[in-house]
Amino acid sequence: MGTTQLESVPEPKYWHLKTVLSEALDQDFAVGEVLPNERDLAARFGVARATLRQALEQLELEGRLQRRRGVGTTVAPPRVGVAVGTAQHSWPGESVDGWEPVDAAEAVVTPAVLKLLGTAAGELVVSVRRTRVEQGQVLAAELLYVPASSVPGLSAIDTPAGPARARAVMRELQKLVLDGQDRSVELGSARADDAKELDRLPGAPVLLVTTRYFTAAGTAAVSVATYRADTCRLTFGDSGDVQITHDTRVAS
Amino acid sequence: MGTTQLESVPEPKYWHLKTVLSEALDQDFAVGEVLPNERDLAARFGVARATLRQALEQLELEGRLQRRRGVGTTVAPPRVGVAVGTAQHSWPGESVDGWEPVDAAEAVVTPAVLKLLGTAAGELVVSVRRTRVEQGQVLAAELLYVPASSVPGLSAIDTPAGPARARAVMRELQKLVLDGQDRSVELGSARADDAKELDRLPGAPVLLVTTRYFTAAGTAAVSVATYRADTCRLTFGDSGDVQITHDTRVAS
DNA sequence: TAGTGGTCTAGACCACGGG
DNA sequence: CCGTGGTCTAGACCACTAT
Repeated sequence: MGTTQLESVPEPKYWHLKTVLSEALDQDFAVGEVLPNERDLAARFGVARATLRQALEQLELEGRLQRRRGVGTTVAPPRVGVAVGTAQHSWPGESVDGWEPVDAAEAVVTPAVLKLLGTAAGELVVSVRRTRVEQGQVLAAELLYVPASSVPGLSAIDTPAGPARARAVMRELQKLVLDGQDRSVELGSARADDAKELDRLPGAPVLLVTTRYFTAAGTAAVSVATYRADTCRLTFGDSGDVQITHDTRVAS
Repeated sequence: MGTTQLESVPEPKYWHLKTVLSEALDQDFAVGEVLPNERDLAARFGVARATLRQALEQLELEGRLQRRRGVGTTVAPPRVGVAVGTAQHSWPGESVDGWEPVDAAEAVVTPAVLKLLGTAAGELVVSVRRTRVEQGQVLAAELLYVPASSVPGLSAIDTPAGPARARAVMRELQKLVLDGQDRSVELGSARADDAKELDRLPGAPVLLVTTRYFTAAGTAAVSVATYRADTCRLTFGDSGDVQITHDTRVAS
């Protein structure tokens, strides 16, 4: 009964390593500074490289580090607060909101998107690609699905492919009367095409923001936005500029 | 010029593996079904166990799989839609919203939380622990920080520790007039204590929802809720029951 | 070309859950 | 107890970036 709990719950090495590194980052490193390479770090801590990498992966997931093949590991700046639910009930792209149209084309629609749209399979759906750029960095890539049934003027658009066509589709969409919208956020991993636009490797963790736009006639459009989970903090509500250094929670 | 791009971009094995497994899950497995163990699967696909695990980790991140030590890997049900931004401008716990008070105690506050609260260091702050339970499963763990300066009756509470004390603090809080609120969502990894409540391993991916509650006097409380990223899809807005099978995006 | 992170292997042992 | 997933090792080679 008198035994104190010594090592009864042995902490995994990578977990302890993560804590140590985290404190080191707070104290001895500035934002943008490059860390020693993985082989050196592993040797310094007396662990295998794979174990060290497990710790680095966690720190990257938490937005503390940024790793780039061929370059190195650097200390990441605090996450950017990105307003997602700003003006209530507005079509996307109505004001200067950081989104840049890229292109528009006939969409290949998955059953899941079809269900969200509430349209029949085989019907024409146009997809608009947009990216959200801030301070020269791409934060998010979006695919906006617009069924021809909800926007009359859609099939008349003959603008050549590119940003101009995307803008033309957006203009048609904005002619409708927006009744409401619906949003959901979940964790995902970047598909190859999104990863490329976000300057990340495929499989990188992303935040998927799915928005449904409603008119009186039903669901007029669905948007699936892919945000870089490492660099973005999505903000909702009126005042959108919370400043968080790293993590509001206590360190382990 | 006439060369077709054959293998010019060799896909990583684990990525291809993930795709194959993903399709197999759709076609040959039912929700809740257990997969063969990792050693068998690795042998079947002719890869090392570590490589197979990399694929499984991705699928777990996307909410397709659930792995439990000592038990096995099972096919996960679709993510639960969890309403986060339902009734506008309401104190937490005012109606039956799935949150269960656990305990309340004097809080150890990080600088980051202090900054959010806008209070001085050293001041008394009470934290309330709550969990969000749905269908017998804990979806989220929350820490609600309430500075004594914003709630007068706080220091008079002498209820013994436990859910009762938590409820007492909540009642005091709800006496204030709520002016507005503020929310942000970001990716994090589960701390040891949260992980335990969520029935996950430390480091598991979670969605951190930070909410600030405002009164005329300023920030009256701050809540940090930790949602299981593998099982939850956070929904905002009025109608909160979107049904998504797995992923709205096209398969690679 | 040199140095970085990314992928992959073939082992080993540990912690946990259920019979 | 056995079988599961979780951790860890010590290598190897590849893909990318900068110089």
